[in-house]
Amino acid sequence: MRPDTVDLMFFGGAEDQWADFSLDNIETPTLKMDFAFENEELKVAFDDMCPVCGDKVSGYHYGLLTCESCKGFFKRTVQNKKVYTCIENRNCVIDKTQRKRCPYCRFQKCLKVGMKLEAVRPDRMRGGRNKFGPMYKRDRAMKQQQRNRVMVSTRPLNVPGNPEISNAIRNIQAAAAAKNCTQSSVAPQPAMVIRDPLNTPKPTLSDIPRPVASIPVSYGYDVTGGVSQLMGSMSGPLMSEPKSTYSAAVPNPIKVEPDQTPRLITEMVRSEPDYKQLQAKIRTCLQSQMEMNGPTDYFGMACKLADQTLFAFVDWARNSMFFKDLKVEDQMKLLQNAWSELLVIDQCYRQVESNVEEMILVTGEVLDVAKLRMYGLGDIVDRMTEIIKRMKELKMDRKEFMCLKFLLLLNPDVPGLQDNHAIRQFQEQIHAALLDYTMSNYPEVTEKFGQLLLRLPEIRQISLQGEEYLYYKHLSGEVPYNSLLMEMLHSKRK
DNA sequence: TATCAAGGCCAT
DNA sequence: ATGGCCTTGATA
Repeated sequence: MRPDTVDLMFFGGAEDQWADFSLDNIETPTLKMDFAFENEELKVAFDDMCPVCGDKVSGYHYGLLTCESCKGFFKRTVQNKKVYTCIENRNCVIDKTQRKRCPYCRFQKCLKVGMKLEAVRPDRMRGGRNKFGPMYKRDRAMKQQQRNRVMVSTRPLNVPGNPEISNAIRNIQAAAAAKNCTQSSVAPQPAMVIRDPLNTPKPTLSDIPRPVASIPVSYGYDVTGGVSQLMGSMSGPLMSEPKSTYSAAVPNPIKVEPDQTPRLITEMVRSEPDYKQLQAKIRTCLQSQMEMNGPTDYFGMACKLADQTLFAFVDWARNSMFFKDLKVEDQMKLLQNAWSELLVIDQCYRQVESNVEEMILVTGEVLDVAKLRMYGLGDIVDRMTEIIKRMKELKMDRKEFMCLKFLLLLNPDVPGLQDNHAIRQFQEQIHAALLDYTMSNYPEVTEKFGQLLLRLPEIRQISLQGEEYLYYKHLSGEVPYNSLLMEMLHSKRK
């Protein structure tokens, strides 16, 4: 099969696809528009633009909102089984003025954004409705919700933090209350349900049925009430100690216990989620996502994996010492600041602990480094490898890893924090505990404490590079946009 | 019965 | 070949 022609397979199986079609098979389109979203209003404005060429949308056509011309183009192409060839490099820009120039790239983009071949009728029957009807209806409802949300989130200037994150946090609560990741019709796991089958650029986190009846549907930014109260009342079985234990008022929280581990560190380790359980949870989530969406490319899978890991992080942070006692606004700011750093250190430490050459994913699978290089991530991989090497040399252990993780999360230098004073004090406590721990347990490793702390700026740098990469990928439409990952990515760029 | 996504038509 | 407008007809 020549690579520069339209794959004829697309056409042959049309009838079969029609027959097999069910709502669950709809694949999420991964491309929206080749533009940056500066703010929420702009994003909503994009709803009126054709995801293929940017022209005015005329309605739902073949699975999503497109303009009249792309509708006609898609129909003609599929009906007449047209085969195009690109005379350039199969990466032509498709916009309103240039869409006629390369039908090959235009059709590829149609497919990429998620236009459905199955919606072109083999029998050319006119009128009536197809199975996409209910999906269109749902999509309309979601877009309406979204518009409402934008109204809410853009109205007051003093809205603390990012509304989406707080919704995410709330949803994680809902998920935790539902106990299981596997879908229950009553309280589905959020990350599984928020996927938008159409070209809505944002998840509608607020749409998810919540098991707790009293949660306000509106965005409770009088956080002193609803949300924070809820966050406090949620599960939190990991921490039984009273809050004051960790406050700066306590004279000596770094008391060394018999096993030479400062109490603070013991507490931090205790708040860690059960790894096996987490792994199983993420695997299940990814599996059911795969079943829902069909085959996804490597990069898309990686994004989904990162997304699930982020949900786990939020869950972890919410239940972990000190952090759980912070104001919700501060919690959101800290998470928005540290999410990518946490992903990086997590990935690094996994390899330190397993002590193998390959990079291991949360799911336990081996990461294909060659593929990552193909995706242009070679530099990041190399820098991470350097850090991993250094961590191994330093004999970094899990307790130290937890300290670093907390240090990344509880960063008092994040702008706009209300309680940065307390966070700084806690940070100093971790420093002291870590110094104490490394001195008593690893006297042979020279300068271990300082060396461990030196990894933090390196991790921050890599995470920034990763965010840049992700943003670039997002602009070229290759990142699934309905994700916590995207919410986090955008939260910093406002 | 109104709706609205299919297919069709035809000037460009 | 394109794309704006027209016709159709199952579904809510």
